[in-house]
Amino acid sequence: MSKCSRKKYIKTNLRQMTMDTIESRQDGSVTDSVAENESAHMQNQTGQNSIPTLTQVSVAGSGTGRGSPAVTLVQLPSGQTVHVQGVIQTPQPSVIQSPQIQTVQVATIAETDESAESEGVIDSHKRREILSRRPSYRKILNELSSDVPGVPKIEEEKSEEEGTPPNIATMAVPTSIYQTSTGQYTATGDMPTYQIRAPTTALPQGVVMAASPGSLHSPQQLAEEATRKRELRLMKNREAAKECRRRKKEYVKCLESRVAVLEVQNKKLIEELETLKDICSPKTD
DNA sequence: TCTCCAGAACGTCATAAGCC
DNA sequence: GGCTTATGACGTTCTGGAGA
Repeated sequence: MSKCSRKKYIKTNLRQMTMDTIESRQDGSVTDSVAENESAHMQNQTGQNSIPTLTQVSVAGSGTGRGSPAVTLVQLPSGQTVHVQGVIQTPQPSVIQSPQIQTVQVATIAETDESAESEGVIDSHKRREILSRRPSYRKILNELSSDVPGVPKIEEEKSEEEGTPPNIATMAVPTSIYQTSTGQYTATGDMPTYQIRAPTTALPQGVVMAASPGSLHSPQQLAEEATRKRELRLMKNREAAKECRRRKKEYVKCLESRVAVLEVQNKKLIEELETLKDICSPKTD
């Protein structure tokens, strides 16, 4: 198998697997295995130690705001009250946050009557249609950044009159944790902004703006005009492809940083759980 | 030094999406 | 509806590392 065909093979399989997963989850036939595993895992962990039921749990009002951990008052069986600062935050938007996919309604299994069935058919058709749409990295990242502080916005291309030097755009970098080339995660609290080259709007030498159609006389001129148009189109697409790849890379970096943050958060939650277990388990000595 | 290989980067085409 | 832009797919080229 050649290099290119191997790549194609991998890509195709990956895509197929992704679509299969999405579809199987949408028709309700397959349960959310990740959630199941997680809950089973939690049940295993909590079940083994058989934590006694807490008599009372109240949540302090000040901590319920978005993104700020709540302070939980845990009343122990002995009557003692313990303040526990939770690391559980309000639900954050999914890392992979395609706005189109978000609107997908999961069909319920209980739909049995005819109208519901036809609706289901329409729904599945709509779902397929929605899924076939392409995400925009700029949109996704911008939406993500509007919900999550620290996630950079992909800036719209600015015109030269807007202060920045021509062909240079200032770009903020994800300020959270992110993976270095050595595989390590580093906390990048105040990463410097870096500058990237924005697509040049100047035409390359030899590309002349098209003349008005009325001024064209001979077939030769028409052919030249067509060639010029094609070259212009190719040049624009070349730049667009570069920009698109840059955005995609940035998007992937952003996802990686989100993963790192969530891993840390997960670790904290596990530690918190262990702490609560220790507090709540009956003392043996 | 040469060769091989994997991955990154690129250019082009097709087409979905968005705008007017 | 036509035009422009964004992006997936594909093939090609470039680049850096590893082994002979």
